[in-house]
Amino acid sequence: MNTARSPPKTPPGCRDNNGNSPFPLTPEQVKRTEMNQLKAKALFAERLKEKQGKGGNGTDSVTGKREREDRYIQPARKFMNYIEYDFSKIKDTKGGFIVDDDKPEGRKKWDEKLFSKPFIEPPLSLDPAKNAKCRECRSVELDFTYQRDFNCDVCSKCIKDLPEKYSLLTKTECRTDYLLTEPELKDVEILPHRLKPNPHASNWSNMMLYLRYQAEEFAIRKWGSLEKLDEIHTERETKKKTAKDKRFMTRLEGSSLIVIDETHCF
Amino acid sequence: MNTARSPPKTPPGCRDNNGNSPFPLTPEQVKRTEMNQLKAKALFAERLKEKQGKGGNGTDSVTGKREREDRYIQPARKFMNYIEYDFSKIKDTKGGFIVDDDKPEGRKKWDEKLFSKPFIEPPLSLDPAKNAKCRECRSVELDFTYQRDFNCDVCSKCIKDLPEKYSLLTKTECRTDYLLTEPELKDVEILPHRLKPNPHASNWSNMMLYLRYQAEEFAIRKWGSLEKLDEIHTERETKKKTAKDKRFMTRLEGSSLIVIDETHCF
DNA sequence: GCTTTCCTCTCAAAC
DNA sequence: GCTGTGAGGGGGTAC
Ligand SMILES: [Zn+2]
Ligand SMILES: [Zn+2]
Repeated sequence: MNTARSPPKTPPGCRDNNGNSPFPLTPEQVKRTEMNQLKAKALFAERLKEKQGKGGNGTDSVTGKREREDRYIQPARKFMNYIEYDFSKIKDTKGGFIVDDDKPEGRKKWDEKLFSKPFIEPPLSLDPAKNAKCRECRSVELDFTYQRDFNCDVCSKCIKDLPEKYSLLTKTECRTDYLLTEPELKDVEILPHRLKPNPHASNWSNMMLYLRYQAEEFAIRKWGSLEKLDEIHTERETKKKTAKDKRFMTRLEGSSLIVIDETHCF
Repeated sequence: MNTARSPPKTPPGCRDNNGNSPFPLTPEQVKRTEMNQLKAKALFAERLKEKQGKGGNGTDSVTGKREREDRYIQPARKFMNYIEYDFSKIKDTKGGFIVDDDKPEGRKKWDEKLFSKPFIEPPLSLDPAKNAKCRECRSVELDFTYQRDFNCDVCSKCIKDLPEKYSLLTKTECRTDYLLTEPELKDVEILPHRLKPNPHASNWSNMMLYLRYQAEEFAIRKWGSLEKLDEIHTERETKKKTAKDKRFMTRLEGSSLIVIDETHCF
């Protein structure tokens, strides 16, 4: 329906952005990011040379693929205890301690204990100057969960009205759509995230939700711009498709091979 | 000098070996191993079809590459505290706890404390039937460190005389020579290992040493036989070399690319 | 003949 | 449009 991908608000390739940007890049991240850009640039130049400019509308399909329905916009207050558990766990990992073990019954018990804790509303200060305001409309009625989970001061109305900035993405969406990697998504100092129970089954691994404008802003800094990101994206898609085709063709033309199906081949 | 790789003592593909074999395969390891064999078999069949049998002496080069000098044969008694530290750490990790944090000064302090502990010889029982004997020569004068670190009852003389079985390999050697993977080498129940200070610098990551016959026995069970392992090994080497050549050639023939050197290419 | 981590891709299983 | 882990490879770093 509505295209979730907006034109980039920040100029591409900006290094020193100010205002509400919650993630300054550490030197290691800057280095890795530049390395990624370098490799991507070289790869793209090679592919461009090969194709001689015959794939023109690749970005359209990519942007079309990257459309997101905004079903995660509603503030998930009932999952607040999940989030508290998540943050404490992350803090422990950073300090070098992993206190909770892998036993699922132990984890479930702890979650239930957290669920039983009463929910406390954050106190609203009487001095209006001390209260944070919505970064879009300057309203004072902020979404408390966004403020706590994503360090983002925004009101519920703006979250609904601007899904291209304030909708949430899953971890796999961040990986596939913005080409972010596991360590980048794991580092809560780069991109904070909220945990929700896995929609397939509640006892499966928790779903991780990231704020769209934060992921997009980091992707822009990582890849240069959304256009370059789209180029890399289409490159990988075509590369993946040709590799898959070639794999199947070589498997078929090998007459000495006993092909039971695509995965059982001697 | 001496070829460290001996002809396989155990028949290839054996599933239920007895005696001194310290590692029964868990169901997950059996499954992963069979999957590896399946994939390797399919890959090998494809390559064999491509080549039509013109690479005949590949195994010679591989066995030549896998020659090891036996400079780690001497029992490293002075590093015993490293080993104790290693085993306690592994035990904690298995239980879900990681007690030592990432701070280097903390680790160094602990090592020094362990170094100051007095070395206690294991008591020799007066009843000769109760003492374990060397699995080669039935001697009673076992190498205590091999018994403790590798669960292997062998005497110092046999360690020196049979380097093709009792020499030690580093972790990277196990990976490159026997094609073992990270989780397999990390699992102390599959392959126990001894820690030694990194020969490049003592404050670097500890060197991990594995007992050769144990690594070889597991590799045989994983890949079927040493001959099949060699086939897979040569396959990967040639594949790696052709990929590298192709990469460099395509990079050279792209005239629009600015090639500074092999790694800087726009 | 040092180790770790990272990257990309794939797939299983349900962290 | 779910996540984790593993394989395989490569490079930089100094757990
Ligand atoms: Zn607002
Ligand atoms: Zn002996």
